Amino acid sequence: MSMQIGELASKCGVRIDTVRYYEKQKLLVPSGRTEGGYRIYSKVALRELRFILRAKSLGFTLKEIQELLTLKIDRENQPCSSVKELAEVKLKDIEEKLTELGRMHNALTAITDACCGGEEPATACSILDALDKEDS
Amino acid sequence: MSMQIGELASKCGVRIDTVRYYEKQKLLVPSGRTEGGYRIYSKVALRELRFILRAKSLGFTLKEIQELLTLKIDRENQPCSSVKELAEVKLKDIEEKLTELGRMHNALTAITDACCGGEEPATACSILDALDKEDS
DNA sequence: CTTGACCCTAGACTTAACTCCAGGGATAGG
DNA sequence: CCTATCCCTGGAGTTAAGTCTAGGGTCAAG
Ligand SMILES: [Zn+2]
Ligand SMILES: [Zn+2]
Ligand SMILES: [Zn+2]
Ligand SMILES: [Zn+2]
Repeated sequence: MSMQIGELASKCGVRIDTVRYYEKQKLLVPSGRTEGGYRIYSKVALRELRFILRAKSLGFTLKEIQELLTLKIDRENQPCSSVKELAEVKLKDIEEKLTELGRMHNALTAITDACCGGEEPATACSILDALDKEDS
Repeated sequence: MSMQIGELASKCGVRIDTVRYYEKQKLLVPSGRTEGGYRIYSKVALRELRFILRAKSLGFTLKEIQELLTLKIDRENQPCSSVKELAEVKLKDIEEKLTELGRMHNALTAITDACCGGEEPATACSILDALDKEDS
C-alpha cells in the first residue's frame, strides 16, 4: 500500500539516489513523510515513477518527461495534439540519430571490410589509409 | 607550408580551443613554437588533425583515436589485425546503439500513430495511456 | 608608438543524469 | 541499551568533449 524509498526504488530497479534526484527535478513528489522525516510513497507514486521510466526508455529526457507529466496531470484540459507534438519531436530526434549512426555504420563497414585483418604490418591498412587520405 | 593555430583551426572547421584541447589530450602536437611562444603547425600537423576529425566522424572517441594514432605512428610494426579490431569494436558499439534507437523508434511510432492528435482533451490519449498503463 | 588582430596560460564552466560522500537521525529486534 | 539497517541533507564528483574567461604577451601596419 505504502512504502519507503528503498522499496520503491527496488520495485522499479533504480537506485535510491535516483528517486531523490527525480524529486529534486520535480518529477516525483513523495506522498508524504513519516514523523521522523522518511519519505513515504503510495502506489500512485509507484505508478508515476514507472511512467517516468517508461518515457525514459522511449528516449525522452527528464526535461521532456516533465512536460509530459504537466500534460498528463491536466489531461482534461490539454489536447491530444500537444502530447502528440512532443512525441513527434522526439521521433524526429531519434530519426536524426538513426540517420547519423547509419552513415557512420556504412562508412566504417566499408573501410573495415577492405582491411585484411591479418598479422602482417599495417603499412597499407585500408582503415588507416582511409583516415589518413590526402584529399577531402 | 606552415601556419599558426588560427589558420589550422579554420582550415579544419574547428575552434582554436579545440585544437589546444586535442593537444592537451596528446592527440596533436604542434610542429614547433615561434620565439614568442606561438604554436606553429606544418602541413603534416594539418593532416593529423584531419585524421582525428575523420575518425571522430566515424564515431571514435578521442581516447580511441589515441589508440588509432598509436598504431598509425608505428604502422610498420603493428599488424592490420590490431587496427581492424578497434574498428570492429566500434562497429559493434554503433550497432548496439542502432538497435536500441530502432527499438525506441518502433515503440514510439506505435503509440504515436495511435494518437489522434486532435484538439479534444487528452483524457484517452494513447500516448499518455501507454506510458501510464497499469501492467508491466 | 599605438592599434588591432592574433596568440598565450591556467583554470573554471557547460550538459545530462546520475552517483557518491560525510555526518548524522530513525526504527526494529534482541 | 545495543546493533543493524534503513533513512536524512547538502554538496561534491563523474563523463565527454569541448567552451569560455581573465589577464596578459606578440606582431605587423601605419
Ligand atoms: Zn592488411
Ligand atoms: Zn588493415
Ligand atoms: Zn486523441
Ligand atoms: Zn493522443
